[in-house]
Formats: sequence, C-alpha cells, structure tokens
Amino acid sequence: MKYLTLAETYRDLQATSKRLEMRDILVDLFRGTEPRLMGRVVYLTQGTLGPDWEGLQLGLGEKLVSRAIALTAGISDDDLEALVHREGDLGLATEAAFASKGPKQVQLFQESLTVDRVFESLTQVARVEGSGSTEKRIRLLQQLLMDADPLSARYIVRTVVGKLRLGIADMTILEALEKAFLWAEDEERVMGSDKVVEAIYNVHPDMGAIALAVANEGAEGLAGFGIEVGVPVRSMLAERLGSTPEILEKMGGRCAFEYKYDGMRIQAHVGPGGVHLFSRRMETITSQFPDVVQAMESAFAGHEAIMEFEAVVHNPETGELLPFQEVSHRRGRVHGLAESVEDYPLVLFAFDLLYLDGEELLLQEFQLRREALESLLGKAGEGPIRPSTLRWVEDPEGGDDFFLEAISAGCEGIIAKAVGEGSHYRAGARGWQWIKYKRDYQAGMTDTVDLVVVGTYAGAGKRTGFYGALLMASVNQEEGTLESVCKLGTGFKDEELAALHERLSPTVLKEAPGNLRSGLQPDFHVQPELVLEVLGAEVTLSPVHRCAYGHLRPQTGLAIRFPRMVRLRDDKGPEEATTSSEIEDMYRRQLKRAD
DNA sequence: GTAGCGTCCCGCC
DNA sequence: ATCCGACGCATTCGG
DNA sequence: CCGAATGCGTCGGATGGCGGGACGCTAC
Repeated sequence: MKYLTLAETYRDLQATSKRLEMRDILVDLFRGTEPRLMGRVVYLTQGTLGPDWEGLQLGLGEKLVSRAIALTAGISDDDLEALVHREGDLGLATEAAFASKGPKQVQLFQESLTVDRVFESLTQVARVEGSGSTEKRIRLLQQLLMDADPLSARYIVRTVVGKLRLGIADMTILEALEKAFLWAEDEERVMGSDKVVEAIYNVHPDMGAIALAVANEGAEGLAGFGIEVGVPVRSMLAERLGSTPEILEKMGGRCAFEYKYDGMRIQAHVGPGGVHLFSRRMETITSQFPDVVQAMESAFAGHEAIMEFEAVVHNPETGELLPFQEVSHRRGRVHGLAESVEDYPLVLFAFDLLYLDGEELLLQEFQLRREALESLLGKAGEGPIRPSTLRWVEDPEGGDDFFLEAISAGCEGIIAKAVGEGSHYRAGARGWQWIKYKRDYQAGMTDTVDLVVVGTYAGAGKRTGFYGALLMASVNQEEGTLESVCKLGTGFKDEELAALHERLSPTVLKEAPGNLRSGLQPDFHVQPELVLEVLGAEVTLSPVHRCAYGHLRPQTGLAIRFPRMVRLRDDKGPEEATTSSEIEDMYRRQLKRAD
C-alpha cells in the first residue's frame, strides 16, 4: 500500500467536519487495506507508532523537523519560517516547498513511499539514541522526505511533530473499525449504538493490535482481549462544574464527594508479573516510583489488582499535603531517584478499584467498588496507601462544608461521583458521572489582599503575539514584608497591560524587607535587594481570592499563575522573557553575577 | 575530555 | 489542565 | 402536522505553565 493513498485519505478527512462523513471515509480506507497492514495504518492515523505504554518517542519536534525540511527542500530556515507563517503550519509549508522546488531526488527516483517504509523509518527514528542521535534522526527523516511527494510530505511532517489535525481521533477511528469489520456492508445505525470495539479498547488501549485482530478475524478477533493486569485501563475522566447545587442536580440529588487531591494520578497493577504503574495517559511510569512499587508489593502481596490513586507529596512530620509542583519533581525522573524518593515522600490516596483477583469490579456500581477498595486497604494495614476521603452527600450545605474542608486540607476541590445505577467505571469517558469542582471558581473564598507590583515583563509571544505580565507580591501589613509572589496574566493584550498599569498607579517602594518568597517553593528564596527593582507601591486589587497556599486570583479575568519567577533588571536594562522558565533562568544568571 | 550551559522535546497538570 | 466550536441526536416549538 | 429551533452530550483541537531528561556546543 502506498503512503500516498493514506495521505489522500487524510486530505479528504480534513475537507469535512462532519463526523459521520469522516467515519465513512475511514471505513472505506480500512476495507481497502490489506489486513496485514491494518495495525500500521491505524497507528499512523492515530499519529503514533504503538501503544502509549510502550513509550516510543520520535524525539523530533517543530524545530528539528524544520531543519530536516529545510535541508531536504534546499531552502533556508528563514524561508521556511516565512512559509510556515504564510501557509499556517509546518505540514502545509513543507508541501508548498516541495511542490514549488521539489527535492532533486524526488524527480530522479519517483519511488513512491509505502506505508511500510514510512512506518519503519519513523520507528527507526524513534529508536536512535545516544550521542549524535539528533543528527541521525534528522538525517533519517530527511531521507524519508526525499522520497516523498508534496502531499505525503505534508502528513509525514505533521505525524512527526504530533499534530495531524485531521479532525479525527480515537473515537472516530473506533467507530470506523466497528463499521468496517463488524457491520454488514451497507448497514446504518445511530452513531455509537454498539461500541463493541470501543469497549475492548477501553481495557486494552492498543488500537493497532485491535485493528489487526478485527480486520483478520472480525468479531472473533476481539475474544482475545480483555482486562488484564499489566495492560492499562483507560482512565475515567470528569467534567467540571461550579457549584454544589448544580452538582446535586446533575447527580439526581445524591452522590459521593471525594477530595480532589493536588497530585499525580497513577494506575497501579499488581500481579504475579510484579507491579506496573501507569500515568493518566497510559504511559509506563513504573521505574520512576520505586517507593510506590514497594508499597504495592508489600500491601497487596498475593493479590491481583488494578487500582487508581492520587500520589501526593506530603510532610511526614506535619502530615501537610504539598501542591502539585512538588510531586512533579518525581515525574520523569531518571537520575537521583533515591534522593528524590527521600526528598518528596508520597502518600497514595486510593480512590478506585477496577479489578481484584479475577473479578472485573469496574463493571460494578460505585458503592460496591468503594466497599471492595476499603476492605482491601483495611487488610493492607499501615503504610503510605490510604483511602481517599469521601462523604456521601445529599444536600448542598453538606457538600459545601466538605468542599471547604478539602480546600483547607490542601486539595484542589472535590470530585463528585455518581452512585447507584449507571455508576460503573466508565473507562475512557469524560462525563457527569464524575464531576470536578475546583477552588478557582469558589465564591465566598474572597479576601482582599494588598498587592504590590514588583516587576513587569513584556515581549513578543511566539504564537499569541504580544505577551505581557506583571509580577505581583502580596504584602503582609503587620510585618511589612512581601509574601506570595505571583505572576499576573500571560499573553494578555497591550491595552490590557496599559490599563492595568494605569489602575495600579505605581509609586516606588524603596525597601522590601525580608525574603521574598514563593508560596509554592519554600526552598526558593530571593534576596529582594538583589532582584527587585520595585516599580509600584502598594495597590489594592480587590477582591482577590486567597486560596490554599496563598495562590491569588483576582477577579480581573486574568489568571494568576503559580509563582516562582522574578523579573530582573541589570545594567543593560530590562530583559525580556516569555516563559517562566526563561525568567527563572534570568534570575539564576542574575544571582550568579551578584556573587 | 568534560563541566556547564543552552536548546529542544516531552508529558504532567 | 481549560476552553471552545462543530456535529449528532432527541425533544420541543411554532407556523 | 412537519420542519425549524432548541437543548444537551460528545468529540476534537487549540491553548498554557512547569519540571525533567537528552543531546549539542563551547570554553576551559
């Protein structure tokens, strides 16, 4: 099968926004594909090379792909950038570049690419590692692009940068698989009426394997798949809602509230094959959490189980729960693992049990799963694993109390969970069975806080155009100190920034005694005399929400992001920065110079 | 050769 | 993570 | 009565900050 066939299908898919039409285009593609190739065709259409938990990554993003394109098409980086600007995205820019100039090799060989060739080349790109690997990757991509016609090049490039932009994703592909291989030729049904393939995908999210099976053996091919320890189950997701009365209405008057912990979601599989940990997006993260693996082994030895919990960093002395930033130090870690386990100790708040010793609990109602979870944890004894805090709620008052309790416990809010009929674990679905209610929108948390402007920064944003923000600090009037530094606004418009300046009517604050420090980064101390050129004096920006940890959110419609950056000046005048990490880097440099 | 920094990518929320 | 637009489908509305 | 309007759920894409790793480059 030629890759061009695939590319043409992609082009057709893009031409419509109607999902039924897209599904049928895919159905035609699948029915016309040799069964042998179905896995690869489906992976490519998903924009991947294999299931998420295998963790293959191409390691090429926009920048590096751009280099490969410029080399292949024989144009300069600047020209390519101009093309991207004109055409709208890197894929279209490549197509245009290839169409007008055309790499010589294309004209010489005209050896059209096959699906196999593209798939194998990309897999090869993903496998390269070590010194020189970036160059090697670029070269491999370049070789592939040399044999690509303009349309194929468009989609190869988009595949590599991870933005296929077809208007289709998992759900549409699943529908198409279902129709192509399980329905009679010209049958029509209401969309989503059967969902046999989706049901399998939810407990075995490997679209390529499923496609291969179903294309070869039809419905019988699905028999081999089912929930399995070691294979991640698609996570159930929540919708967001703003108040307890709304939640109770959606839930039919009765539901369970649980703390929404500010941590990282982990799905743990325990079985004879050992412990496997998966992230919310089904990446394998086992090796990053040896402490979790150990806790699972000792707590659930002899059991086969799949459970979900939120991993939260806490202070073992005080029991205080620390915010997400802390646990993110643990994520993706390879070096200094032992230290990070020590520095960021975890508590694991288990909130669901999907499978236990041969029983598919995910099919059961919430109460049953919860009971099973609690009894399993009860037997597990002391340790870092605990059940999530839960309350059965039937009236808004009880719900609000619980919400405030959750906030003061250091949580983000609550998750409301449907109970009774229909409250089985809906793998892969986002919906009202689980409702998120987060602190951002909680009225009644309002508090007036004096803020001072301690810095501004502005620059040309990469995508959004103008970028600007104010660095604010709240003032502790009694102590005369600054606390809770935060950034106000990202990417807001020129006029808005000017208006804010106006409104804040700055005067100079001479001294900022004490350490200026981020509420989220206790170890991130800033010497104000080093870093502050204070532009503004005390201003009152009210009302302001003061939330747990001192995050601030004014009712200006602008977000205040979690702070840890400081705007700096040096002798050369203000530096510009567009991201918090750049600002942080600036700060580090400044500190260094001060030494 | 390598330490230290910069760039880029990626996956968490 | 949040937000938003487009579609599909069921129900209600209105000429 | 039937087509139009409405309401609601669903899906997919676009957007953001942040932390960490891998690799590349360069000055010693």
